Parts: sequence; structure tokens; C-alpha cells
Amino acid sequence: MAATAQPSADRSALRDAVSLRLQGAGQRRTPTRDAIVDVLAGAGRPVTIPEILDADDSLAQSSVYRNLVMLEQAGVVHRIVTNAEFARFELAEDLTGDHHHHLICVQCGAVEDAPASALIERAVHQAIDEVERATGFRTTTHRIDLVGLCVDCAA
Amino acid sequence: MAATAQPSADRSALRDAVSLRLQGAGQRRTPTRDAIVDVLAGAGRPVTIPEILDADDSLAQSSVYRNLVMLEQAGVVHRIVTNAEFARFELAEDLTGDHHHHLICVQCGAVEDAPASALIERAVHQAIDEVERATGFRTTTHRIDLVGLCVDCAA
DNA sequence: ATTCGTGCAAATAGTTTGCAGCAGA
DNA sequence: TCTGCTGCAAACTATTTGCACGAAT
Repeated sequence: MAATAQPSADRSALRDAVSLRLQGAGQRRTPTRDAIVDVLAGAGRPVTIPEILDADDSLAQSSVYRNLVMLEQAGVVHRIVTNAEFARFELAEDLTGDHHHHLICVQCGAVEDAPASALIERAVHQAIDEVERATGFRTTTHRIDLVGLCVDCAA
Repeated sequence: MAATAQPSADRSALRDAVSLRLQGAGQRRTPTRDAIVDVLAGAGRPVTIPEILDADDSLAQSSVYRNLVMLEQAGVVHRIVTNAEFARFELAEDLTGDHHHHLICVQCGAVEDAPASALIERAVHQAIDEVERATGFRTTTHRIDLVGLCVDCAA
């Protein structure tokens, strides 16, 4: 399963990597930021701000919002905007080393991770090359979402 | 170029197709709705509500919002939510027969269409099959975005 | 001592909605 | 006539921000 929490051995390595990026952005490592990163690392899927607040009620809403903006700029987290009421956040893929796509349920708004297949990645990169040659667009990331019904809602 | 306005010959065919879907959703065809569809059809890329209002200033903001919700439910338009301040709307792909992906500029928020290559579509569908078998997720659409710098912002 | 993160509460802004008038069936 | 679309203005809500306090350097 791709959607399982990391073993805690990886957790401190992750924190260090995060620390490094924060320093790179001229920012400190704080308990609040560690807590947010912990929640994201433990979720195994993109989470909303209410979910983060529920997971750790020592956090203040405004601090979570503020720090997520920060962490996004520092390249630590990635913001995912869907049609659902809340935005979702996940750790940057180059921190976790886990490139994946998203399964987005149109009914309930749930978002799950799905592992990226080598096949599709190869095809995407080829397509990116084509697009760059044709349009001059400089691609830094790509995003592939499958939109449909999750197992629960399909039932 | 994929990003060019349709010839006006297609325009009436498009209106008829839209008409049909509105009827299917138990809704009328109105001048406001025609106007919105026209703007979307003429743009060649996903547009924001302010852009729609600018393009046709006989439209009231609330009506545009309300009708876009309607048109989305009727399967006529598709809402695209990005990190930018405004949501964007485009005609449903199965109405225009034009499957494409998006080039999203992280700097200025511009969104352009890019034609979908056969290669990538084949790979994606294969991946979708894998995911459905593995997870039980029922995919109805997919979405591929290339995120990076547009020609202007790369300069 | 000074800089920066935190938390509360207030402000902002995209989007939604109540209601009265009007148009199409 | 009657249903339902329109447009104005007011309401809503996710997110942002001002400000004063506390922590870290």
C-alpha cells in the first residue's frame, strides 16, 4: 500500500531534510512546523487544515495557515486545490522520494494517493519534451489526477 | 494551434449540443447561458469569471456564477480550481471533442491548453485500468497538468 | 536586546444566496 | 398564469492579516 504512514525511523531523517530546506529559506525550525510536518507524514494522503487541527489540537488555525504558506515557499509541502471546500496539503514529493498521483472522488471529495507507474512516467516525460519544444513552456512539475468515485461512494 | 477560437460554423452546432444537455438537466436555454458558452468557446483556454464579465458586460456577476454551477451540473462546462485567486471554466471536453491538458504558470497563474498526445493517452488508460483493479476506484475523467513557467515568465 | 514565530480576533475576498421583478411556455 | 431565470445587494466562509506577547539567538 502506498498510503501507509512512514516508519518512525524515517521520521527523524525527514525532519532533518525539512530543517535543511527551512534554513535554505532563511527560516527556523519550530515545534509548530515539526508538528505540521508530522501530521502530513503520518497521513499518507493529502490532508485539509481541519484535519491537521484535529490531529493536533495544540495548533492554532492561523499558525497552521501561516506555516503552510511558509513551508510551501520553502519547498517542503505542496498545496492541492480541489473543488472541495478545503485545500489539501502533502509533503513535497522530492522529500519523501515518493512520486504518486491522486484519486479524487467527485462525490465526497476524498483524495487518495496512487503510485505512479513507470510506464506513465516515461510517456509523460516524452510528452513534456514535445510541449516544451512546441510552446517554450518550462515544465517543473506535472500532476496527474484520476477523477471519479472512490470505493465507498461507488458502492 | 489548439488554442484558437472555433470557426463560427461550429458555433451553432455547439449551441445545439449545449441546448440538448440543458434539456436533459431540465433546464432552459437562455441568452445568458448562450453568452457564457460563447465566451468559453471563443477563448480557447480556461477563463475566469472576471474575464467572462469583461468579455460581455451585459452579464451580471451573480448570474454568471449561478449559471456556471448549472452548466457544470448539466455537464456543459468544467471547473478548474488552481492556486490563483479565481477559478477557471472551460467547455466540457466531450462537447468540443478536444481532449487536452493544461500548462499552468506558477508565476503569473496563466493557464493554456496543450493537445493530448496519443502516446500519453494510451499510457494513462493503461494506468487507469491498473488502478481500478488494485483499488476499486471508478475513474470517470483524468486530468494532466504541466506546472512551470510560461513563455513570458521564463523570459 | 532584538528578531521572529505564535495566537487571538478582526478583516479580506471569492463565491453563494434571498428576494423582487420579468420573460418564456 | 405560472414557473423559473435575472440582477441587485446582503450573507457566507475559507483564508489572510494586524497586533501584542513570548521564545529563541
